[in-house]
Amino acid sequence: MSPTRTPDRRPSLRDQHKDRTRRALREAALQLLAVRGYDATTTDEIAETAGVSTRTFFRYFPTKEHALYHGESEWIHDFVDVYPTQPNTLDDPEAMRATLVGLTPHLAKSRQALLLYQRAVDSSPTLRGREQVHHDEVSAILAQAIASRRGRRRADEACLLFACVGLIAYRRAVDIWLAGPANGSLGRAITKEFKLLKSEVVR
Amino acid sequence: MSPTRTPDRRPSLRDQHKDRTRRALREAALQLLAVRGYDATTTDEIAETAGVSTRTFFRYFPTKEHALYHGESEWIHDFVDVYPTQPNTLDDPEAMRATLVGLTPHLAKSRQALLLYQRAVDSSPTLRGREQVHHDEVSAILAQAIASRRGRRRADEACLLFACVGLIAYRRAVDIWLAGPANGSLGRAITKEFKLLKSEVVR
DNA sequence: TGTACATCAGTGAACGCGCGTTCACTGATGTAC
DNA sequence: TGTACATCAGTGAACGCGCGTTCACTGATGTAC
Repeated sequence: MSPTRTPDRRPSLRDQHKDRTRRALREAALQLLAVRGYDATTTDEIAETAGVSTRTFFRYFPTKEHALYHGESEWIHDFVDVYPTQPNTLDDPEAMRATLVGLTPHLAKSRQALLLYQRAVDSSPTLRGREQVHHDEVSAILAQAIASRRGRRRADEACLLFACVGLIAYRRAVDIWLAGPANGSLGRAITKEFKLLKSEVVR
Repeated sequence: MSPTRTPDRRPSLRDQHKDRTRRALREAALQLLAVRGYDATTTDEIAETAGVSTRTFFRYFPTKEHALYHGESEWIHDFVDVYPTQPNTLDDPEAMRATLVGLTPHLAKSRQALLLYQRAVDSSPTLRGREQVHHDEVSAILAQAIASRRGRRRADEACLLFACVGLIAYRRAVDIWLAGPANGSLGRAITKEFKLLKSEVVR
């Protein structure tokens, strides 16, 4: 086998170079879009900041938006893996809270990148729209996981609503955490939101 | 006073014509954007369908999006007016449900237009993003109304969360109603979602 | 190890497209007297 | 009522802008022998 195609050997010079270029473009995009705003930043500027030509930008990403998206789907997979393993003694909101809190160490490491990503998204309705579409997809997957834990094969409206509401609470917690000091605890923010959720809806 | 500027007299020929043009553009936009999708429809096509030149389109609406927005803010004003008048015997979720159900006759009349609007929005991330921005503004206003009814001057995180969750339940109800038969009851859909909300979060 | 050839990352220039603007104009409606 | 002038809705043509594509090419890296 050639060294180029063997994954466990050190990657070829070409591949190293490609990785470097891709990372440079991603970092330039994240930085510029967060600071100047999505609509106020052109693909030319991103390419220039990354030290390549505009044409090269589109060799790596099909659209301007794609330079921002990176490994967001791990989170949901982790959730689906962990959620069913929560003990039966927990009710659904409690199981959800516990699962989400369990996943925080993973996120806490990339707080800075998340903050930039968030700023970029907030600067543009288009990106918020994409985020919303993504949000709906995630809701559907969560609802499926919730249904499974309840021993049902398919998610009904109850599961969907609960998934939606839980996700809202979670995202609020993330927003609050990101808005706070750098050493704040995401886990505590999540727990607080879920407590509020219970006290608000019951009353 | 000239007849042109007196509001209680019949509007001038010019103003009538303007109204007709504006309406024609709005209807063409709603129809085309809903059926073909936002990104697949050009402003040229909208103008052509309305029987005017492209240039004229932009005399009436600053952007393509604006041709879709029309009188969406009445709803929230009505809510803010009605919510504080709900009897004290109702808890917050119950008061919200009652207020929302009370506002349904207003909405039910424009079911067809809402359906088209919804389809247009669903076809485009950009529009979904705008919708999301609008959603956040509405949440803040609702939270303020909720805070007032609780006798607090400013909305705290609890009010904000509750406003958010209530709005989600409401929008789900509207979606379900729009997806159902033309003679379905929006009020019943809302009541059902609020019941689900309680049973899901409490368990 | 050396040479000849193949692959592929990167590039420059030109282009298509749709949104939205600018400019100079026409013709219908409204106003002053 | 009639006339002269003012206003304003609508238009055509040309343009700027940024995203994303197409084409023809260069030069570095990788491969075969």
